[in-house]
Amino acid sequence: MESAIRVLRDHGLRKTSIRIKVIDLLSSANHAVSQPDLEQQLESEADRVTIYRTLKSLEEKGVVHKILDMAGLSKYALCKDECTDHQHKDEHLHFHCQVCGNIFCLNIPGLPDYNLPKGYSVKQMHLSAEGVCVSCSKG
Amino acid sequence: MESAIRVLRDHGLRKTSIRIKVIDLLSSANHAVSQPDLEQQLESEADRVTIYRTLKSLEEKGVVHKILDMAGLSKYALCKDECTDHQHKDEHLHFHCQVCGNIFCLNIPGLPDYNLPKGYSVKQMHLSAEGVCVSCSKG
DNA sequence: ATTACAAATGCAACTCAGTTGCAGGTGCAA
DNA sequence: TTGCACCTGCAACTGAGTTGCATTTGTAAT
Repeated sequence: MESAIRVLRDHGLRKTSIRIKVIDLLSSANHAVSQPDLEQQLESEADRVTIYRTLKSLEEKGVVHKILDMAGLSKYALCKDECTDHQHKDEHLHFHCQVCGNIFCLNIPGLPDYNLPKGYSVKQMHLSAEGVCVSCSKG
Repeated sequence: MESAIRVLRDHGLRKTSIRIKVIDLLSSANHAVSQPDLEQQLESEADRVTIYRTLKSLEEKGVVHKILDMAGLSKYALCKDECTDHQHKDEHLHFHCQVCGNIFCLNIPGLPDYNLPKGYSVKQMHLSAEGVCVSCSKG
């Protein structure tokens, strides 16, 4: 699991133990993770404020992207390699599970064009889905 | 502006002065409105907690629907007539203006079907857009 | 290696959205 | 007009996220 170190170097971020731990936790989860999640998993290994600032740095450098869950809580997931600073290029859909509350990033083909009323200039489109995820369907 | 009273009656909600004021404010705004917005506009006409509970009741009875802005703040907009309790039927897109922060509900044709990985059962799809709204384009 | 400085961390205190419990007030149906 | 469920106001709380400041640490240049 040296990849966290490479990710930091490639994005111009200093190598610190907390950042490595956060990236490792994000990459081992198959769903988006919140600050409270990380705070609990890191126990006393990191201050709560540091975790907030770590996530902010990672987001600013394009390592992770932020997703709001249905309650408005911020969750974070690793970006695909193509993402650079503040430009999240990969097109994917966020699936919100109504049972476990987890958010999953799923690949989708490009979004179709919609005709919006004149005057609205669109910078980015977002598609999301609500339902029941794989694990919760089996339960 | 008797319509607020009719809306309340039609949805089985008791007619109270605060509910009428909230519905009137929502219908006169062309964008989604938050509790803090309403609290400010209602000044001392209603307790802050009452506004929260009013919005909750209106949402439960299908009078309004909740939209999270890009910061995770809850905003509310009136539903089309077809909406009933907890079943918001109308298909529309939420346009988030990056300049003024307002959210606008825009009509769109039905969403296409996307093939999600097996096991994910979709209950609802959401499409949203980020960009610059009509008023802010002119500025 | 050593140094030096910017950047990262920890701690305390804070802001603000949203919630809960409870006592008193109000809408509405009988 | 009475009764009761529902609504409102107040106070106190929770929890996510932020800010300021002193201290520590990563890293590039010596």
